[in-house]
Amino acid sequence: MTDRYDPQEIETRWQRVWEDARAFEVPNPEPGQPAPETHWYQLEMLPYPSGNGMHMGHVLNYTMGDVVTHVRRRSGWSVLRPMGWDAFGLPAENAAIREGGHPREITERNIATIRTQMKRLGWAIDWDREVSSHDPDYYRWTQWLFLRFFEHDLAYRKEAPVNWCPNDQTVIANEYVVDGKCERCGAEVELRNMTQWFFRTTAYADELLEFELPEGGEWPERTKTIQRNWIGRSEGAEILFRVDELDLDLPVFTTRADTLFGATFFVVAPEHPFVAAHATEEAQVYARHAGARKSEDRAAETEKTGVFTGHYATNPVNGERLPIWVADYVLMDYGTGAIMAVPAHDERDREFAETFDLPIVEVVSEDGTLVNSDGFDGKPAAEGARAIVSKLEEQGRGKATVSYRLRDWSFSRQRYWGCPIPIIHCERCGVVPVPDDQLPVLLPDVEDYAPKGKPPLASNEEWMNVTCPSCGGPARRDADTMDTFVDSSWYFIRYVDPHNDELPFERRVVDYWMPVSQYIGGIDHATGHLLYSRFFVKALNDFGMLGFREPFSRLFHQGWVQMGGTKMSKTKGNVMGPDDIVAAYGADAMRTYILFMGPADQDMEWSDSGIEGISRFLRRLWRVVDELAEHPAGDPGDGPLVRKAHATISKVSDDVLRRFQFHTPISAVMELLNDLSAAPGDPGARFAAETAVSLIQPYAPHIAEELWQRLGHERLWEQPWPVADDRFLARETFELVVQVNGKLRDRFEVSVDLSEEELVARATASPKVQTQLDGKQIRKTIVVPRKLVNLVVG
RNA sequence: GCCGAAGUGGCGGAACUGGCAGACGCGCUGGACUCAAAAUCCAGUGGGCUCCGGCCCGUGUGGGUUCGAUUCCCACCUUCGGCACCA
Repeated sequence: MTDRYDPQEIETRWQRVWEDARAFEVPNPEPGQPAPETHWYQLEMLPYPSGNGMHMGHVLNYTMGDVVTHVRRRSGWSVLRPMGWDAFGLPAENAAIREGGHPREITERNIATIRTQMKRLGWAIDWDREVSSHDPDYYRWTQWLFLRFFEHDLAYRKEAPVNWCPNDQTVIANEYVVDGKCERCGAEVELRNMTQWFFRTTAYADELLEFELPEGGEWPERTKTIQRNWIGRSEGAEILFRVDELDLDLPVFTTRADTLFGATFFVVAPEHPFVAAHATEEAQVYARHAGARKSEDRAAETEKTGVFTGHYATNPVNGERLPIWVADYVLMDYGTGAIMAVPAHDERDREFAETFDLPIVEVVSEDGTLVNSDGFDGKPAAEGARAIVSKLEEQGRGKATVSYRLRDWSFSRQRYWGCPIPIIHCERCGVVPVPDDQLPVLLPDVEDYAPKGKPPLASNEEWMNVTCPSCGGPARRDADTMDTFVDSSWYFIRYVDPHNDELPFERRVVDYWMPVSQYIGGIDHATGHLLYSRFFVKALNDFGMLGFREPFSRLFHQGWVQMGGTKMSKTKGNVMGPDDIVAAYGADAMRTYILFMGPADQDMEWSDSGIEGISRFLRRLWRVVDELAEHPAGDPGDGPLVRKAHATISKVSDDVLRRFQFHTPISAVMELLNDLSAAPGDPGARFAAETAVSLIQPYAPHIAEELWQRLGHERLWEQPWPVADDRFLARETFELVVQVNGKLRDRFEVSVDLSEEELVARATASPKVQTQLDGKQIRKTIVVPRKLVNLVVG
């Protein structure tokens, strides 16, 4: 009689064993220690400590990382696998406003809850490296890094139109405005002119387009495309149009310099400074009205609108005076906010010209060559564009240039629960950085977290008033805090050297572990976190602080786990969370099922009956192995069970390590178990059982460890990963597939030693094939060695 | 509108390099065990036809390449994602 499988008991027991053994901690290299080739930095996006605890998406994400960690570790790699908390941010602050308490208390309570949940799932995490962005030991270095960006002019302050979320009462970055709405709360975003802090991400626009991945690195093509679209590089020219009567130049950006002779009017955006300075009253009224409208509405507008400004710009190629209009189809935040309008060759300009009855002059003919372009007629368009630009360049009226869609990252926030900006504003000295030795600038307490037209920190007078580090005079602190994406743009570097109190990290240690070998996280961060982190690493590389230019060598995006959108939640009342599943089926079933559900990069629908199936599989594994454990080990031989076991080793290893596919290995182990339970008396049964236990360990480490012990062994978590033996993979026979005209007609076992002629002879001799041949002539035979024979008859 | 990804049983999905479509699991059907149920075990399970030997059809639709196509090419349909008055 065997023991019953009790997941709760064995799981908590083995979790204690691993914790006591510090099983998953990994040391940093000593100075001078040569770097072994087999080290691996396994990283999944760090969680935000929400009050709802972990959701299924976290479970999927971290279990995937866990499987890779176990397989790599047991394959002899030194694996760094840390965890931490993206602890600053609005939800905790809003909860504090709503329910009282300090955001810190709320956050730390949530962290404690989630840490417990994580430990209950038995993930192989080096908890000694845990970091949290709200910890002064962490944000001290966020501030320190900010100061380096500031010194290199990559962080700067300017007044600019920024996205203001009226609900969250703060500025948000372009990257987190979705369809004109705040990504977090869904409120309509307003444009406001404000003085804000920016990171000069645009300085790295071209480098961010290049994915300078190390050997073996790989990013999904999809993600690279999303980032490239976001950066939106387009090559063209900047051309100066003269406004003679005002003695000023208006620059335009165009990708179609070849159509310059077709420009018949000129348009500036409503927000363009030219309007307020020089336009007629009527034009100004229009501009104020149009500029106030949401960009979405502006885009949805079918009819073109605009007003003549009363001035003319001179086309530098032919001296023509073009009327300057103001119209809201021209956008201030792309190019120069002004365009030359070529209605013959631009759909929008044509609509505008038709609406306001402006001339249309064709300058590129059907065959793609220039016409009506004095001195350039007959040239192909691309060549014509180059020629026109170089002529203008000689005259100092134009130059080839590049325009980007990417904007600098505005990262100052008018809220409380974030990293304080280590800057002091002095009336005499201006913007003065807090000296490094005065870091961290601690986040002070305030009476009220709710923003009331000014950032909460500004209300703490005691904190705000300081002496200027430069002149010693009275000065004020910067009351904004940093976007939490600043915290998460470098957390993965801090993990490698988390206890360093001299520097954010030591280059030697960072260069040993990094870049991250495998990063796993949602694709929703494609243009945000993933872009910011690349910007940070490129800049830090230019500062000489680390020796690589990309943070993440390999990237993988997990799919979304949908929790019964329809029937389940209605009939059952509430949806099961990870805790419920662990309580009902155990962590091993939870972990195995979340990966068994389907390809990890696709969205999947949670199914309660699905986890029943996995639970059944684990119970069956338990029963079969536990019964076998009582029988002594003997010579396994080389029978079908042993060969199947080796084939399974090969399949599981290849799927996890090469294909990064996590659901098919479970199927493979199920097949092995099916074969095993069909032949319990087979001499290879014990070997098959040990193999199944060893291979399932990355997925279901607790039951595997327990069964491994019952099989008479120890410490499975550090046992070498099994290696398939070619001798057992090699076959003496194979199943020959016989086709007639490409259709399957017969199959039977034959020796691998047969020649092609012999294979054809066997195939032709088959009675089933004979029926099909029916006296017809064989016109052609195709033989695929070790696979099939196809007889073509006619 | 432009760019990209994906469409396979009742369901999740497998088939990796052009070579047996539907592995594995869920669900369902029948049976065993049981007073009964749960659990477990056994058998079956793409559709149609069948003289029970088999035969035909079948991977979104239509074409093509090939001895052979879920896989490659072209067109279309649908779904999802990114960008979008970006000059």
